[in-house]
Amino acid sequence: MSAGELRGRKPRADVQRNRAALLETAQRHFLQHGVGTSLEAVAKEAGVGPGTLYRHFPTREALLAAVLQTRSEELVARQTDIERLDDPAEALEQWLRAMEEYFSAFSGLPDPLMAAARAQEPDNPLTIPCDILIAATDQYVRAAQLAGRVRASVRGQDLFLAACSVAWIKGTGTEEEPLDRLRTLIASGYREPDTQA
Amino acid sequence: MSAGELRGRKPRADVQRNRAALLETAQRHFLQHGVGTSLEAVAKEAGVGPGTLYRHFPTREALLAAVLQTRSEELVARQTDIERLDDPAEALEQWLRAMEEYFSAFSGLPDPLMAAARAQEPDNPLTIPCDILIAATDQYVRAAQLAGRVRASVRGQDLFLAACSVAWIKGTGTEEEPLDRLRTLIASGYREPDTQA
DNA sequence: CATCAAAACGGATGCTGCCTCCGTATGCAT
DNA sequence: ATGCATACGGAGGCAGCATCCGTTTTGATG
Repeated sequence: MSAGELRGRKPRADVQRNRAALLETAQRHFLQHGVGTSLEAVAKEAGVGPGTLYRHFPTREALLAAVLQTRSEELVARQTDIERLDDPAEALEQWLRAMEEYFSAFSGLPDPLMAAARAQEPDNPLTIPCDILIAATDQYVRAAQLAGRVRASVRGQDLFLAACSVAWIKGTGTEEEPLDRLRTLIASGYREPDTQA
Repeated sequence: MSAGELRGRKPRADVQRNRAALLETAQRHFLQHGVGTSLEAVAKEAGVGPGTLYRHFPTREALLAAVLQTRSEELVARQTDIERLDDPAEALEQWLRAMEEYFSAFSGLPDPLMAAARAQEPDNPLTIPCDILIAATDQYVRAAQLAGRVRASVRGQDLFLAACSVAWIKGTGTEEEPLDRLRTLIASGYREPDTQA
């Protein structure tokens, strides 16, 4: 029993190979056909049987969460950029935009996301990222409120919902123009009106 | 050839009977299981074969539109009430609430609704009601704008989208409290800030 | 009332996708 | 080289969609 073997034997090579192939293929299919894409098709194109897919990812949500992992890391990276901003209102705005893009990664993504955000099933692999995002949003909201830039009644959860909604609408194929008016409307809704001199 | 027969013979009795049974059953299933409910199950419970269901309603959307017909009439009824109000801002608010309830009739309804609102497929039976609703919303918006109660940048379509979003979120099972904060946020977004004396 | 043709019925059918189970193949350890 | 744990993968059962066509129902007609 050498150093690295404390937890059983070394992981098999094919496991890692298949997992990688599945993730790569799944991402492509989610992009092209939305989160409802056929998992059988993913398995076939990844060159594995359905059984292998389901052993690696027992549910569609598990596969989705794994594919989303990469994107999550991009979000975290953006966060460090955003936190450097002086203006907390601007930071909040950019954060909301980043979340919206994250939610729009695949068409139909907002639905399982909302399901995970609501439910207290801790076995849903999407629940954790959702909770993290809500908490992060709340941070940005509070900072902007301290600076008097956001209405006191607003919660992080509210803007999480709003970002999710916009992403949902985007996913239904609405054009950019009305979408942008909706974003503006929401911004007017959470911002503290200018108490200008 | 007597008076009423200009357009072929009298409609068969079983046709009307089956149609009514299908609509009644479909409404119940949409209520209980959302718009994605099994059409086979609907047919079986209505006591007809699948073929009959698909002859009456060639697509899920057609069945949905037919079931929604009843609710649409309730909406129209509400409209005459709303139009009696003196305050155009209050009228808009009530109209938005009415639309939201309409959209929340069945879980999952907002999706096909948005699909119909976007597409210019005139064969989608949901397109017409959507266009009517957007136009009606625009009327209320304009009236409120003339009274200086709603920002000039707002369009009827924007609030249609907003109402749809709220209905969508409601359908995902979110509790009333955050939902209500979101409604408030949206209202702050479209209302003209008080230019109070 | 008997007959007829049009109209409608309904279920058998083929298809796709989900998910599981288990005999077989693979690869790591010795 | 051998053995055994581990992973593979496809067959198979199930559910839902949508269609097609032989059979039945229904209203019209004399």
